[in-house]
Amino acid sequence: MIDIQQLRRNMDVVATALSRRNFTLDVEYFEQLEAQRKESDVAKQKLQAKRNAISRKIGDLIKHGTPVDIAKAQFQEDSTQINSQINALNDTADRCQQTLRAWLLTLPNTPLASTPDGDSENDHHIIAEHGTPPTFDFPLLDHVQLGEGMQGMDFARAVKLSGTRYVVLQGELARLQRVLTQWMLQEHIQNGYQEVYVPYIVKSDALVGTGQLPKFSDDLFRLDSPAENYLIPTAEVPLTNLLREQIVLSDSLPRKYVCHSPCFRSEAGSYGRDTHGMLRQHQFEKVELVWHTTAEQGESALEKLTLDAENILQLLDVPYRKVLLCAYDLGFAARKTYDLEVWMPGQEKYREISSCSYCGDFQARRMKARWRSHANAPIEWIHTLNGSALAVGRTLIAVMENYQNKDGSITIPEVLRTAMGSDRLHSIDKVDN
RNA sequence: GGAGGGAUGGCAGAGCGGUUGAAUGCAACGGUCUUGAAAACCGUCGAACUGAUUAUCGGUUCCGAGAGUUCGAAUCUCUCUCCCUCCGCCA
Repeated sequence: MIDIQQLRRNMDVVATALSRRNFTLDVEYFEQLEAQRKESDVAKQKLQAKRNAISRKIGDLIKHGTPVDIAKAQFQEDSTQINSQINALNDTADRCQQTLRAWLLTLPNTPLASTPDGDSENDHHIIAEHGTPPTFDFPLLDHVQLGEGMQGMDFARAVKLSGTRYVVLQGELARLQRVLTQWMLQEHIQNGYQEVYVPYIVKSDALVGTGQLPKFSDDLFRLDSPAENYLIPTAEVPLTNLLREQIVLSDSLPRKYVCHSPCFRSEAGSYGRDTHGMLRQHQFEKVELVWHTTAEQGESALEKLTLDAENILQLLDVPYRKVLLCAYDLGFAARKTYDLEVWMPGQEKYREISSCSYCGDFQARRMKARWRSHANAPIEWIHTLNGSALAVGRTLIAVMENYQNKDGSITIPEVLRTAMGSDRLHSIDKVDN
C-alpha cells in the first residue's frame, strides 16, 4: 500500500512514478475523496469532543454531590441532539474511510529509480548470461517427448483426474522432482535460510497483505468452504505474512526464510498460452525465498537474494540469463525485479524460472508488519523481498531438456547424483501402465 | 463433539460505569553517581488517525473483533474469533 501521507504531500511525485509502470493515478478522484473524508472526519471529531466535555461535566457534578437525575437533566437536551448528529456523521465518515482504503489497495507499488523505463516486456535489461545453450548432434526432444518416452510423465491421465494444465509424474521422474526440491532446500538452509513449513490455505487478509487481493482474485483458486479462503498461489503469501500485525526487534532482521510448497494458480488470463507440456500448470512445486529487512538493508538484500537463486542454476550447470525488468513489466507489489531465465532447448528460448522482487514497505503496510530497535524506539515498516529459487517444475523441464542424450535418456546433473543414486534416467522406466 | 476458564501497553499483571490511555513490576531510553561498568537513585516511556498558528500545540479513536445499553463503557448485555484445562474421538 502506498503511504497516504506521501500521496497527500507529494501526489505528483507518486503519479509520475506510477506512470512509469503505465498506471494512471486518478488525482481528481483522490482529491475528491480526501475532501469528503476531511470534512466528515473533522465534523465528527468536533462533536465527539463536545460530547466528551458534557459527560465530564456531569461526572463532576455527581462527584460534588449533585443528585444524578438533576445532573443529567441539565444536559439532557444537548446530549440527545449531539448524539443523533454524531450517528449521522459516523456513517458518512466510515464510508469515506472505507472507500479511500479500498482505492488505496488497488494502487500498485512505485518503481525504484534503478528500475529502467520501458513500454513493454521486451524492454528489460539483460544483466548477464551464464553458460551457452548446448548444441545437439541429434534431433532433440522436448520434455514432453522425453518424459512420455520414459513413461514418467502422463498428461492424458492428469486430464481425466483434474483437467488440463495438470500432470502426473511417475517413477524416476517423480523422484527427480522430489530430489531437486530437497536439494534446493538444503542448499538454502546451508546459506543461512530458516526452513519453514506453511499452510497451503490462507485467508483473504493474507492475500491482501501481499497484494494478490483485491485486484487479482481471478488468478486464485478460492474455496467454497471455508468461504474467503484460498489456495496459495505461492509460498510468498504465508511466508511474507509471517510477521503480519507484529512489531519485531531489529536485531532479528534481516530474516531469511525458505519454504517448499505447491502453488495453485487459475491461469485465468492465459488461455491458449503455453498449453503444451508442464511449463504452465494449475499446480506446481516451488522453493521460495522471503526476506524481511529494514529499509537500509532492502535494496542490497535483493542482490543477495537473487544471487542465492542464481547459485542453484549455476550448481545445476544449466544456461541462464539474468534480466532486470523494466517498470512496465513489474509485478503489482514490486519496486524492482530480477528475472532469471533458463535456456529451454525444446523451445529454443530462455524462459522465466525465477523472479526476485524488492517490495519496499508496500506489503508491510498492508499487513502491518513493523520493527523497532528496542521497546520504546520509534516504529518502522519492515521491507519485504521474495524470490523463487527455484520453480521446481520448470527446473525439472530445464534439466531434462538440457541434459538429454541421443537415446532419449537423461544424464543426472552432478550435484543430484548421490541423492538420485544414479547418473542417468533411462528412456524406458519400467512402470506398470 | 461435551464441560469449564481466559483475552488489558514490548512482556508480566491490577483495574466499585465518571480526570483510567489505563495502577504496579520488568524491559527500554535519558540523566546523577563511577576511571569505566554494575548497583542505587531521578526522570522519560503505547499505537493509529487527524486539525492548526506544523522541530510546537490541540482533538478523535483504540483494553481480542463486532453490535448494543448509557449523558458517559476496559468495566454492563449480546454475537463472533482465538487461546488454555479436562473428557470423548481421531492421523
